Amino acid sequence: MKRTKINILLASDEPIEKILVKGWVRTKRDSKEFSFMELNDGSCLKNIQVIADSRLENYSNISAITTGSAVGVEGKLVESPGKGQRWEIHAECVDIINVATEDYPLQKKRHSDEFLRTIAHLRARSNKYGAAFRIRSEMAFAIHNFYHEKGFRYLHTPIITGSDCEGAGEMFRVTSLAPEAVAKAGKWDFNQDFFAHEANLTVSGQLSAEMFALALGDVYTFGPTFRAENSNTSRHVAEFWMVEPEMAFCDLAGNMDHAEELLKYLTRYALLHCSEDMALFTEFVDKGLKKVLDTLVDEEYARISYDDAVELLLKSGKKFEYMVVNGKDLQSEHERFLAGEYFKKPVFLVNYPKSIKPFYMRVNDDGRTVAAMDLLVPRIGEIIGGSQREERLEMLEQRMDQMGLPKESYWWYLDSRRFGSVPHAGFGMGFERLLMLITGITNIRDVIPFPRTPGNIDF
RNA sequence: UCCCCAGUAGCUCAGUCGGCAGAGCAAGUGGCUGUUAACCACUUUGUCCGCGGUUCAAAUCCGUGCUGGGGAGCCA
Repeated sequence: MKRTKINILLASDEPIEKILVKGWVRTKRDSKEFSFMELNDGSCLKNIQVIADSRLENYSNISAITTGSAVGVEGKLVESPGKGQRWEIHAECVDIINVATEDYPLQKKRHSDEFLRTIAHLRARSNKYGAAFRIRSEMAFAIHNFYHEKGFRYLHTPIITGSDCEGAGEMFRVTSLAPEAVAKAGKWDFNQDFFAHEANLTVSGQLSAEMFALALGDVYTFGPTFRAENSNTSRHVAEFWMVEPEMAFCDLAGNMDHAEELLKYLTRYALLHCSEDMALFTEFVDKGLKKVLDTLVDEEYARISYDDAVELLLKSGKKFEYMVVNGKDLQSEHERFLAGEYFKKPVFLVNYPKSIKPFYMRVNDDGRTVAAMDLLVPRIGEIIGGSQREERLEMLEQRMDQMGLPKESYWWYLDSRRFGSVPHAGFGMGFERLLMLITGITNIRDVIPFPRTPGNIDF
């Protein structure tokens, strides 16, 4: 007999004479005549209640089933006389697939996030993490859906890159040389290495994506990204997923329109398609979450220039730990004030001084600022960073010279500005930060299955 | 990497002025009413994070290391 998933059974309109479910026992309550098992198979947040009668032939084994055990149950789906559920299963046959040993660490009570992080291989079996990772899956699908509907092409950019300075922090080295060989030679000899060149894990697919935007029009990447920064915060991991759209014939305003549309679509999608799991977060994880989500969907996002933001901060009368200085990057507390306290909704900051932004951003007519945009959201801070790209060859080369970048290693990038260069724009959105925003989960380690952080690569 | 806080039973945590190591939950045993984090009774469980120091005596005070958390920087 084919098994039916619990989400299907719970959505049933009528009793079913014979069904088969398989899942894991979340909790069990025994009396002399019956055993009540709450079964979960991961298909949804809710468990289904199974009643095993003491007349079942293997009842002595059934009563020995522990929390965490795996069972298959054949029986009837019937209306439940008890409170708390519409349907339940009267078991006719209970197949005990595996009895969890008594040291199963997940108890039927609340656990701390810190503890669950130490058992990342089991935490998806808890309500909160099961819900979080179902939402993660749905959101990944929603991203593809959004771009597919808009006619974007999905692009796979390399994970291993030869660019030695993509301009976004420390990189992980990739090598096939044995550590002993490197030690013996006294240096890492690229000529002896697999690519006969320095190789690293990608920190962004942007430069590659630009090439394809200038061929296919609108493209996006969605894949893993690696940063070897020694960051120890609730917003950083060494391996994370990023969505990077890149659009030909698009300027900064179009870029922002697109980012806003994306974020609204994804939030709406979560509320619509993950309502049961989302309810767990709006009710138990963050009471203020629903309001944040409504704001994301309903409000028009604020747009303000860097210069105006600096002035606004200076005039706010707010006491900051760090001084606001035009020409310097804003501090976290400044960003939090802008998105969380002042605008109380997402805010695009645009036109940053070129001195604090990378070479590929388009220089504005004032010669002082670049067409950059960061989207700041309440409680997370920066969730999107992007720009209109510098499409003018001379200007791009000038910027690279100023910043001391080796133009020869970017020959292919510069080529794109020689042959039919057009205005184009794009951005990167941190997928995990999106999930934090949508679920209200405050630590990035809790929205990725097995987080990679400094000193932590268990699992 | 820097600043702050924490580390006591499987989990969550209490432990007063430095003086015998505790509770709830979990687990085990028995009971039991169609139960809902079931309930009732009984029972087991400790490198008090490691190392060093002060003291008659350290979970408690001091130093140091490790781990975790919060914040900062870097950014997505």
